[in-house]
Amino acid sequence: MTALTEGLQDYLEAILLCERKHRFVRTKHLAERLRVKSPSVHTAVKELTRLELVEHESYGHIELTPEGRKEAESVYSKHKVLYHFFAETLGLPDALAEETACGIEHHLDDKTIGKITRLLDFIERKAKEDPEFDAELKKVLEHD
Amino acid sequence: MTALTEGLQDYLEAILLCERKHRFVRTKHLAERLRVKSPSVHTAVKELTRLELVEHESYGHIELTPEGRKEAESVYSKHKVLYHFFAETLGLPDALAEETACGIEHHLDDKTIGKITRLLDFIERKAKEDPEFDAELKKVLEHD
DNA sequence: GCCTATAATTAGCCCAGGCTAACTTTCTTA
DNA sequence: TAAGAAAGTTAGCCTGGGCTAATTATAGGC
Repeated sequence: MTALTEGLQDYLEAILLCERKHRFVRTKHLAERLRVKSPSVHTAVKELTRLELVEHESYGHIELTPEGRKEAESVYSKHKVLYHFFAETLGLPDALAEETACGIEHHLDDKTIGKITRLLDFIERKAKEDPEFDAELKKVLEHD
Repeated sequence: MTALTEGLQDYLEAILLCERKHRFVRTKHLAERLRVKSPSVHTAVKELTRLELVEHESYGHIELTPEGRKEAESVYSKHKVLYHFFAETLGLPDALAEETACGIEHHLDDKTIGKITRLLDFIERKAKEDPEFDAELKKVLEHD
């Protein structure tokens, strides 16, 4: 359990995702994704560098260290489970599912995420096996 | 949608709960419940007073205004649903369920909470109606 | 190869929300 | 009823994490 603030976890996650999109991660990309200004990114990246979770040379690109990547992946894996829950299971609009997953991902530990994952798998299996279950579930969740 | 910070929402919720326990809410009670020091409570209560969500005369007790109560009850009702989910449905230890509910309650809007409520009701109904469903669900969630 | 646009950095500010230390008010009880 | 304990308040500080404005690097187009 690293003592990373929520904010720094968000930066790590954003770096991971930018990596997949842009190959070289830059301040600008993180600023856009996180909707902050570049000096805020700079401050955060400096702190992550101090913590040896990223490497960053001045005016250069930003890279995750192995530990930083591990941390980023842990956050992102939680995000994916939660997004799935809100978007697929509950049927929230995409943007709301994203936003909600972002807001809460830092507050759930690994075991809790594991349990949620298994619960969702179970529900999905049941829905696939049993059309009546599926229909009832949809009914229950259909209205706002 | 009031622009209350998470922190101020926590104070309102704490006032609501202290009310039920102590009759007169005091700075000291809020400080204990929220695990902060009394000057922090004082600052927050002053701000809530300015927002007309509580009434507080110097050295006196703290009361919710009608709007403050509405807000507090909204937060607390989310808390209850989430606590139920984590403690009852997932079977997390009490303290963890509490802490997790507290951490995320500010990030879920009313509709989402409504959907979660209906999902949990559905699962519980199924478990009651169908012993095999119940057994499978327990099995799925039994290990950490 | 220089000049400008874009990106990154630095300096310095603000706000929320903690804290301690010191002081004031209120309550209790001898 | 006066004194000490307990509670509340005030002053002033710190940290995280935003921001703007100003400066410095870099990279492309002429």
